[in-house]
Amino acid sequence: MSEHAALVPSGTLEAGAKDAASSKVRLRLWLKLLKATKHVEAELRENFRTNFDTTLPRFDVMAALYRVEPGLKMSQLSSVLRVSNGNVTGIVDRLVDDGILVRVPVDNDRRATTVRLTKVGREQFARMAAMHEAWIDTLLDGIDVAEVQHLSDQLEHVAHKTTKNED
Amino acid sequence: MSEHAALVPSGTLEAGAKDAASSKVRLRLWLKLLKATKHVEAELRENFRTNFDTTLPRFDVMAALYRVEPGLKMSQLSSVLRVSNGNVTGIVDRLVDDGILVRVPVDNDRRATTVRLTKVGREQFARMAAMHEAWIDTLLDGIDVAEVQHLSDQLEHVAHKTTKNED
DNA sequence: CATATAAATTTTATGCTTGAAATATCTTCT
DNA sequence: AGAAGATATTTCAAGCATAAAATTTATATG
Repeated sequence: MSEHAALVPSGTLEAGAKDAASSKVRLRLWLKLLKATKHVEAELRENFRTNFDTTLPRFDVMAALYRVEPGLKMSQLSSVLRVSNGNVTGIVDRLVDDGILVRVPVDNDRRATTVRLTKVGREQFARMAAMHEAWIDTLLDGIDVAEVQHLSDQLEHVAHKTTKNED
Repeated sequence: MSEHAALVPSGTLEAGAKDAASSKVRLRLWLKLLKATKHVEAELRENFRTNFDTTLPRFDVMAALYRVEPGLKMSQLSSVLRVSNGNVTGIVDRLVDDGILVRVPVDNDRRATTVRLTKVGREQFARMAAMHEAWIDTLLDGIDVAEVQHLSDQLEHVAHKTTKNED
């Protein structure tokens, strides 16, 4: 969804946080991060729908396969995209129906299948990728490129934090 | 999904971008932003599931209603959360079944319904909100609070950009 | 008043997503 | 070889999300 907005006035309900104030600040930051991301995603989704009659998940699958010409096994795809196996199955099914992807049996292992872009799929992706890049460029226009590296590092760190164990 | 990863080597497929290099940089930033956000969301989802047997969308609805004691109309809820009407209908249905929410008819307008948290709902939300804040605090630990304001401003700006018209 | 237009909500069809169970195949170990 | 375990994938049930159509009630206009 889009909010997760639990910005509750700090009453007696602390949950062992180190510092109530900074925790509120971080929460607010998270809500903004989320809002910005969802906004961009919504724009992209809409653009993909109206311009190419496709979806972000389909684009993601195609992007992953575009980079690896000979294709990927279903399990690799699911791990690269960080989504469940069953999820990939469904999206790939539909892309195969549409002639964008082919399933190729793997030698010496009849359990596995390789998925690969067709010629049509590659061509379509190239067109979509160019537009995608342009859309992002517009949407992130306000952000100073010089500061991007710094911001990136912070996000990189966030992307590896866990609520269980510190890495 | 999680990637939208169309980081394609800049060949002949430019789409009218101002500067090919900075556009690539922005794209890379977007992918990191997305990755970080998805990661945090995944952690939260898992925590909500195992700790409270609930979901982020349900939490979002409860959060919106917690702030407005007398409740909100379905349309207001859908507009606050920025999700479709039909979507809200489904989530509210289930929360009502679980005794978290009540639907209250609106005087002088039999089309509309107000949705409000029950006592049980309010109590449950308070507990969840405290944990939620603590989880965020852990997950965003690496980010320097002093820089948060700056980052926030950039994101604020992003959240209002459109691919159609500059605002 | 009657009808048209607008507004609030639900319903429908389709697709994405997960976690868990089921299937099928491969590998290992005795 | 045969059983046990691991790996690859699909299937299933439930929920989330959208856009578009349908339904119901309200309001405005002739």
